[in-house]
Amino acid sequence: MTTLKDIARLTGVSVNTVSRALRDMPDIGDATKERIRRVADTLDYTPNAIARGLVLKRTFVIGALVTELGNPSRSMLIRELRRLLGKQGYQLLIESYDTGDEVSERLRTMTSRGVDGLLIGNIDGILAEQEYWPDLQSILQSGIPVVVFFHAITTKVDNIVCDYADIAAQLTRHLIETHGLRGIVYTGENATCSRAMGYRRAMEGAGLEAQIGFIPLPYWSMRETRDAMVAYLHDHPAPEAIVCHNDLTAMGIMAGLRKVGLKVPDDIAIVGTDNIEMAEIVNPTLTTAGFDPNLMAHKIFTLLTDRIEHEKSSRTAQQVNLDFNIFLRESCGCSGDYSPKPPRT
Amino acid sequence: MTTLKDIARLTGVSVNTVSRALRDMPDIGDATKERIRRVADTLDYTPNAIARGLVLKRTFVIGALVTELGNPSRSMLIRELRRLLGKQGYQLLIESYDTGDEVSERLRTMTSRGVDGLLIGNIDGILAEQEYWPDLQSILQSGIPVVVFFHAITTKVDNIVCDYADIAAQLTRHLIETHGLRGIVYTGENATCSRAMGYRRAMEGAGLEAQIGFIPLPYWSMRETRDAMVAYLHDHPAPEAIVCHNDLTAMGIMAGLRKVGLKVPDDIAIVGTDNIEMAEIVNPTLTTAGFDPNLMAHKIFTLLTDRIEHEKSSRTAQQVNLDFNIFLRESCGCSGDYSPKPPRT
DNA sequence: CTGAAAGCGCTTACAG
DNA sequence: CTGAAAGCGCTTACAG
Repeated sequence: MTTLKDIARLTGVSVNTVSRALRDMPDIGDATKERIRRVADTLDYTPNAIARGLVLKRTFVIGALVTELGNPSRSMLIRELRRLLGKQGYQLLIESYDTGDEVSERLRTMTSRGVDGLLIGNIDGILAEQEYWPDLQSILQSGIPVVVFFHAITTKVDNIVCDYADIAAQLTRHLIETHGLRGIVYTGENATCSRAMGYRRAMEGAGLEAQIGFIPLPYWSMRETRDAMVAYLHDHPAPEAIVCHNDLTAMGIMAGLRKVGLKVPDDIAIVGTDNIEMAEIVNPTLTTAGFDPNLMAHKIFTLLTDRIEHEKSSRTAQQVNLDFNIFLRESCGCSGDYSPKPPRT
Repeated sequence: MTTLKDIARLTGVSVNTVSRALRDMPDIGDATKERIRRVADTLDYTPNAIARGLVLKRTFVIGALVTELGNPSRSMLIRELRRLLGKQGYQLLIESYDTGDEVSERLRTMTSRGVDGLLIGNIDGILAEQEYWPDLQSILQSGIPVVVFFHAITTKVDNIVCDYADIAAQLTRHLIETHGLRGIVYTGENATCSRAMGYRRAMEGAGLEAQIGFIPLPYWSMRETRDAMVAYLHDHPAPEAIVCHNDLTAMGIMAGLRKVGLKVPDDIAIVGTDNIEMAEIVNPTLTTAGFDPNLMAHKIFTLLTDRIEHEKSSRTAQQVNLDFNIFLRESCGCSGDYSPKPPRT
């Protein structure tokens, strides 16, 4: 690896001059610049980002802590975020965590690497507040810009919110009001998550009894979800409809129903959440709701870069709301027509 | 952010001593160590990884350049890789690229960050040889360990190979021999990729005519694939079977067929490649072939860490072959029984 | 327009 | 057992 020193020696000037020349500062003579650049090119010089980071206290690396990288709704978001950040010269240091991983250590190593900003994804609320609150607090104190998407536990941090309770409530009401269903249950490991709350609200609002978490959980793969569904139906009657925690869950459930010969939506209606691309592709197509991942990425990006570039000090946190759309498809009993595209910015 | 200097001042010893004490070196007195540790704890000290990286020339960051992070076969691999590397104290710096992105610059910034190793994924052969060959060469020259998965273009780099041609050939032969099909076509943008070659070999071996790339491409989303299929069938007859480039393509194709009222497998047989989890979940379940992503991740991990820890200098590249399994499911006309699990190590 | 010096936060010989 | 010095590769005042 060639360094500024090498170039300085070969070109007969000081390291200082080489550094300024290569960064095209105005106080270096054009002839000198040209000479230095030529040598740098032939030596295939690339500035050492580590050394630069040490003095600049700026690494152009953004750390991201996300859940379930295997879920398309996550990976599509990450992909777009990487694209946006990349255009601004940032790279993405990704830490994904699943339940049981020690979040604390992850956050520490990221900050010790001098990331310019931190993205914390807590979409499914897997991160319990107690678990990461002290870490988050010390990160904020050290002045590193942080954006949390969903479930922000402090008003001191920029965050993006999406009304998941309303999503679940609207989908549930759709099943009740449009399709006349009553025996509607909810799957999800976490009875206190906002989706479960929204479902409950809709059920109780219609004078119906809510039933949350009717299948033994947690299951993290569609295969396990499918098998759990099959096992459940072995000695239980099928409900009229299932509001599923997310689209992947819904697809596992549908696979299970198919194994035991139940038809969706004729025998049982299914709705998911997220609107992953696959929802439009599966048979039957899946009724679901979600935000546009690209819009989401854009909002996260803007929030973070704003904070990095301007208002690093002012700690008045912003909260940005993210709209969602409902996509009515076949699995609830609606038509399978092409659905509206999600909104763009 | 507290530094060694802060601790040194507060504890009345030199920076040197603090550094050695916190790393628990044997030549520091136990009492001093204890005193230093206590102060470090109260100040919530975390070593600055940038500074350490500069002197150690070791960052414990692994760079990964991968295609199509949105494809589950990729994200599952990355997820497992991150897990394995994380256990050894490494973090993953991810760059995903899609067609048209400048790979060169990506590789440069990664190496300039002093990554301890580099993972280059070229599963679909998107990276044209000419495009990244010079970069790869200079990376190898600088001594950074590199592992390429698939399509290694030099014998000087460790790589993992999987016989994609054989996968396609076996699937095609299955359609011919077991299901008696003859009008079998192949979808894929790249007529020279190994999968297309394997398909061609099987077709010609059976005295049949190969037809590669029968739908206008490239399309990168299932939605686009579906729509392309629908458009194609508007003024073309349907083939008897389609060997699809990968599972996502296959699912898009199946969605298109369903839109025009064709039944899989009764009217047309479909096979994919990758064995993503969804293949077992969709309706009908998808016949496909693929390797175990966890095994793959493990092999990549071993190859890379071996190179980093022991034989950094010896440049005798290793090539590791990855076995695959065929998963016969409904979409080719086989039964929909539970498929065998992929192999584990 | 160019150079010498100091420093970012750490580690590693080398003295004592 | 502990400290002073040098250095990793860069940038930033400060002289000249």
